[in-house]
Amino acid sequence: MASLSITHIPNPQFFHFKSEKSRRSPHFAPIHVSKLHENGQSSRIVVYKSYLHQITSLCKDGKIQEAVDLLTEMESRDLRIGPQIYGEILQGCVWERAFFTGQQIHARIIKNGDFCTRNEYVETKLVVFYAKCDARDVANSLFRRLSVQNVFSWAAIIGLHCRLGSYEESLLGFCEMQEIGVFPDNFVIPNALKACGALQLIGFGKGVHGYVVKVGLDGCVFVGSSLVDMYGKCDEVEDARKVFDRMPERNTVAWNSMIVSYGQNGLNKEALEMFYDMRVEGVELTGVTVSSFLSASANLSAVEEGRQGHAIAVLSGLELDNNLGSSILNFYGKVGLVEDAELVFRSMFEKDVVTWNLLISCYVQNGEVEKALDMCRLMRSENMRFDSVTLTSVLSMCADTSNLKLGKEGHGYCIRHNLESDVVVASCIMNMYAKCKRIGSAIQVFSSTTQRDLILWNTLLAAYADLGLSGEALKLFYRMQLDGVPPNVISYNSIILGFLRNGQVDEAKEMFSQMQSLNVLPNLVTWTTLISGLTQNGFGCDAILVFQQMQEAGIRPNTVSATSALSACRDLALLRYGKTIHGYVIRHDLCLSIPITTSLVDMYAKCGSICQAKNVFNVVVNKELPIYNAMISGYAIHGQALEALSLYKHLEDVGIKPDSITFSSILSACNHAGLVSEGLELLDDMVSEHSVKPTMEHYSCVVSLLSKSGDLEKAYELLQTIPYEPDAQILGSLLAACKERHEIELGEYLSEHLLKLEPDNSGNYIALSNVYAAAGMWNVVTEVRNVMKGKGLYKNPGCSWIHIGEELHVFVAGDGSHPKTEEIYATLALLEMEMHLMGYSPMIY
DNA sequence: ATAGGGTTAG
Repeated sequence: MASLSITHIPNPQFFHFKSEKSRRSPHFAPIHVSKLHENGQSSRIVVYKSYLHQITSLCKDGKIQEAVDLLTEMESRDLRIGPQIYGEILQGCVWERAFFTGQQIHARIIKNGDFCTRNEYVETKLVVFYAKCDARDVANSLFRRLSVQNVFSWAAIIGLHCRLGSYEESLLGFCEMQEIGVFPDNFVIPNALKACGALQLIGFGKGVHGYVVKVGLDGCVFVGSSLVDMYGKCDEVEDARKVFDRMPERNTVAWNSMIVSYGQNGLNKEALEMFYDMRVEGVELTGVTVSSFLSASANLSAVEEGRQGHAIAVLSGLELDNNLGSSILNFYGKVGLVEDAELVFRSMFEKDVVTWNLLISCYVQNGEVEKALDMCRLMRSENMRFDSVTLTSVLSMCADTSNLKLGKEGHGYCIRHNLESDVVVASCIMNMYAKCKRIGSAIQVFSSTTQRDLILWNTLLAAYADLGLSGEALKLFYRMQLDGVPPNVISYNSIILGFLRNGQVDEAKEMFSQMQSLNVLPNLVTWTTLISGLTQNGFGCDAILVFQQMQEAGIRPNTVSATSALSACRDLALLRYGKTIHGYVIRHDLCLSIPITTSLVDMYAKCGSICQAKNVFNVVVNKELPIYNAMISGYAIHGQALEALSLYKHLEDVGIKPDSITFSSILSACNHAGLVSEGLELLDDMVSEHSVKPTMEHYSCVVSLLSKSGDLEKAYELLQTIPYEPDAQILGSLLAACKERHEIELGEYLSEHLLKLEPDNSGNYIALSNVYAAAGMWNVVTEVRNVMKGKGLYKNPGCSWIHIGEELHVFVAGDGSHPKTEEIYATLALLEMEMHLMGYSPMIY
């Protein structure tokens, strides 16, 4: 006769793992049957056995009601019903999760009572039944009143706690059973390990592992798989792998656990390799396998692999259930294949919140704002409720698009549905307000949170940093540490960014070295923040040095860092080094990136190599406005006004609207080429055709153009119509013309105006030097620069490089001739020497 | 015993 084991796995393969005790379970000895036999009631035995047989097979087929009917029949025939019958039916109820029927059986047991209620087998079965039906209270109270708490009932109770997420309780039970002398078997161990994994109790887990080896359970696949899973959940993938490699036999679950461990620890590549090994070894794939494979593919943006995963799922005839379907959907969403994602979504027959959220976040991530909103509406119309994940998607969409109105609605929904207590949601709300320039509301939300994790602090930190509120950021940075939350790289990155946005270069550098001394390793973003911040503050030399240090530290430049480095080269006219970066960019296939090609064009143009700029420009296929702007400004600088104008006209042909920057370049080109009527026409176009509001700079160009053409009257007329207070530059250009034309009266009037402007403004000095430069009075220009230096307005070398470039520019253009690259280089070389004398380190040049 | 969705920094 086969074992009537309570836990229903009568697989002979594992029998040797069962303890002696369980093999002597009371249900194993049908005492009453032999008693009947002794009484000579053999016919009753036959009848009883036939009932038992029928009931057993009915229960196995899941026909509980028919089994219960037979039980009723037995009662009516006055047959004495033994524990075995009740046990079988209860087991059937467990398989079918027939809670109501099971309760009725329980009632009959109590009624028939006497020798069954105090029977260990039946009692245990009842505990198992209630436990499997997740009826915690009943299961617990029955368990506590058991005459004997055996390994089966302990397994049931521990499993129940695990299923309901009470992992601490389950481990307490695991300890308690050992204290009272019941030894955990291969059915209890997996649950204990699961609890260890969930609670990340690696020490406890290792203890259980030790016990497993000691009692020789380490050959069991169930135990082995659970160990793999536990180590994986505790972030000890290497140990997980060791256990996996030493398993005497591995089934699909063991392989799946290993793949999942890799995935959960970010080792997505290893997860993919594991999947391929699995196929080579011919291990059966399940939905779990493919699901984990797809998740790893999604994380790696591995389009081909993920597609294969989808194909394998279909070809293997795996049921496209909610989990597997969602994994496929997630994959297509992550890699941006929106249509495929839609297709999968439509083909799924069972959908839950997760499924809907996946499609919504797919739309959000791919910028399909309207579709995302439509989905939300559809979700509501199908009576689905938004959960915290839906809201995070919607709120991050609001942040991306600065949609404050929708964001507020989302916030309202969170309040009404008690979702704002979720830290993730709270972070999203704060981020949304910050991106919509409502820092006050973000702070309010932050203050109202009770539970604060690292990301929540970092969100507010990032908001302060973005605004350059370095003081506030620093205060928060200390506050979080007082609160016992140690900052991570991202926190440091925000602090550094805050300083750089506020022009505090030294403080940023200091923080950069501080983080390293505290063993917080700078990452790609840290380096990039620093490089681009240094460039933007005019510290191009430092930026390039940091760019090189980054590579020495073994970090490969990406689009953003390369773009910033190119900007630094542009500012410093470092053509050679710019070319080096160009080479790097080509070797690493970064050349297809729009920002990079734009920066390359910009760099070449501003470094005097207009031909190279043109070469890069011509190769780019999908051109957008910034690259046109870079090219137009390049032509402008090189005095090729007609080329600039024709490119400007070309914009109209390709249907791209010019912006304020376009007009700055083109107007300055006209200005330098003396194209008066074109300049005036452009100023008119700007307002009437493209509704771009002219800035001071734009007016300045036209005023200068008119001044230089000698039409001082018209220039002065235009000056009076400008809706801004005239600045030093515009006054300067008129002044220059006055000087040239000997219009002393107007010149003196304008000079007075100029003197009234803030005296210590470096811009004024530059303008002043431009006035003299335009008049060709270079000795006076140098004098002005010396005054600036004396006042400390000449803080960094990058600044002076740009200024000298501007001076030259005006000088050359004022001459009416095209700027000569050699001249620029000659001046720069002089300047470099000057810098060297001032103590700045020489550059790669 | 194993599987699916979300938040912060350039």
